[in-house]
Amino acid sequence: MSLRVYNTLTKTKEPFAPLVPGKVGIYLCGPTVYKEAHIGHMVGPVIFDAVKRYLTYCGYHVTWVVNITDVDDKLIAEANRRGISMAQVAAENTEDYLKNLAALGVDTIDQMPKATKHIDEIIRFIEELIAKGFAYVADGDVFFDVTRDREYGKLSNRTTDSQQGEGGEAASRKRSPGDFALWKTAKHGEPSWDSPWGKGRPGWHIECSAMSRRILGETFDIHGGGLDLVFPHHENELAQSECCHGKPMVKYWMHNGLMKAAAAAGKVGGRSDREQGADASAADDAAGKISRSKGAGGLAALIAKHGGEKLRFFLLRTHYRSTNVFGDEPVAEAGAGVDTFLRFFERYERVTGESFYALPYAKRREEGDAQTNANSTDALLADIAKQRTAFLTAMDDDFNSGAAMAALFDMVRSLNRFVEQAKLEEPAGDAALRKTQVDALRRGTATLRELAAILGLFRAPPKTNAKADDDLVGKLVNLLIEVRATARKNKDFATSDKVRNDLAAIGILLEDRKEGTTWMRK
RNA sequence: GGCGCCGUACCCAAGUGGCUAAGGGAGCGGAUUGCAAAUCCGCGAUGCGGCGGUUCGAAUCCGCCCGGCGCCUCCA
Repeated sequence: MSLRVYNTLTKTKEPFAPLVPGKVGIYLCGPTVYKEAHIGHMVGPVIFDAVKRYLTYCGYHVTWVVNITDVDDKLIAEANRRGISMAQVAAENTEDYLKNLAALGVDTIDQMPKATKHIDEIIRFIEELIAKGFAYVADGDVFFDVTRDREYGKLSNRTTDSQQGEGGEAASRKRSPGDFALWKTAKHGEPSWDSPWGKGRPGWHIECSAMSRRILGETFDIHGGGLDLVFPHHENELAQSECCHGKPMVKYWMHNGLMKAAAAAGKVGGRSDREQGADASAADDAAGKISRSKGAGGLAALIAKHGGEKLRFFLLRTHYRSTNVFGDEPVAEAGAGVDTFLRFFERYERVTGESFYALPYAKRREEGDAQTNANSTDALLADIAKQRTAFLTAMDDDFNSGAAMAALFDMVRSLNRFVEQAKLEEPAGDAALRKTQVDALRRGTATLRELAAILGLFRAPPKTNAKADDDLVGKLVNLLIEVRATARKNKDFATSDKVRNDLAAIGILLEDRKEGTTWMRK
């Protein structure tokens, strides 16, 4: 039982062993903040948030870095279009990005370095590459010379002579088409920084090499990002860093699958677009791909509609490397699963009188191991222990959160079954027996909480389910419940059903139980 | 054209050589309920795109074919 991780570089699952025992450094490529975030930007953060939680649970001390690209051609273009500064564009969209991360429960990032705050390190890095002969200056631009790197292309498995490379007017100054810019000379009016090659700004890839080195070192454990970044971004990062340092940059390259928009899923491929020379953004729309110009807006609306927890659940129910069709219906479908858990948590509170969210639980794997036992004489706890093992086995297999989640569903069923069979929602007969049973329920539920926490799920009560007694809505609903109870007592079911149906129509669901009627918002 | 990925029940989806092919959603029976809702129990792919091959044994490996998608240009 040990962790294995799929490595894009070797295309195999490898046993996980960090460079320094007990410590793990992770660098995830974050967004270029020129427009508001879309769902695709959330995939990596949610997955790596779970990865970090799991590694921490397994006893590692993890440092997780997510960069913010706040200088770039598109940022400049957006600033010009809106007539504001590039810094202003970056600030707005960074705030939006952070807001969305928070909504999805991503709060384990240790550092979020910005490119513009590391210009000195970037320049130093470029100077080193020039000094070592891997880069050349051309008219204020600096390019990386891909022909000097014998291993260039090893991550994405392609050869330098097959590269078309970045186009534009700068292309004429390159020695080879595949060469890429480390430093771009500034045109009039563009944001710029002083450098040995004149005023300019960093190219796209160099910031990650420079910032990861400063924070995590020349070689670090895990580098992540979307599959679309494998080439050219990560290939180029890898080339820069390994040529500069003469050693591996990253031990494990992890790439997550991309999201597709539900409405347009399954249409035109990239190839034909290219041959037809179609406008890039139009082609993206047709392909149903979620990206910058498209997709924006969908995220905020979906968070508002379903809540961050359900979105997070949706992202973690499939394997991180698979592509996913994203849309209102798929999220709602996943959300139905979330409701099953939330209902159990309410049931748990009715039975034990304490909140699920207040339950103490094991924060470390060994701690949890000590608290569970598959050979327990208690049938419930034996089942829970087996399900916990299934969960951890799945996570050990390249963070298979989808398979792990199946164990969570099994657990909640076991727990519900136990409550029914032990009749824990009915008046207690044998007080001593009930105490034993409630204790077993509490221990089993604590294990569920322990595992859910690894995925960052169910850490706090959902806001939409708030129904405080002093809330006006709560008072009114309780009044209606009382009226309805009287009607039911008098067998006036026409009235009682009208109350229930009409409340359901405005989004309030009543459920009759032995101890009384409960309600929840839909 | 180059480099890759995928095709599992009505839908989503795990499983990548060997117990009865996870789990979720929807559906259908049953328990429960005044009726519901929720929950529990049960049912649901003799089959994993198609055809061959390797093997004692394949959804899992190999070949071909069909279909879908990604990257090769900015992209999480």
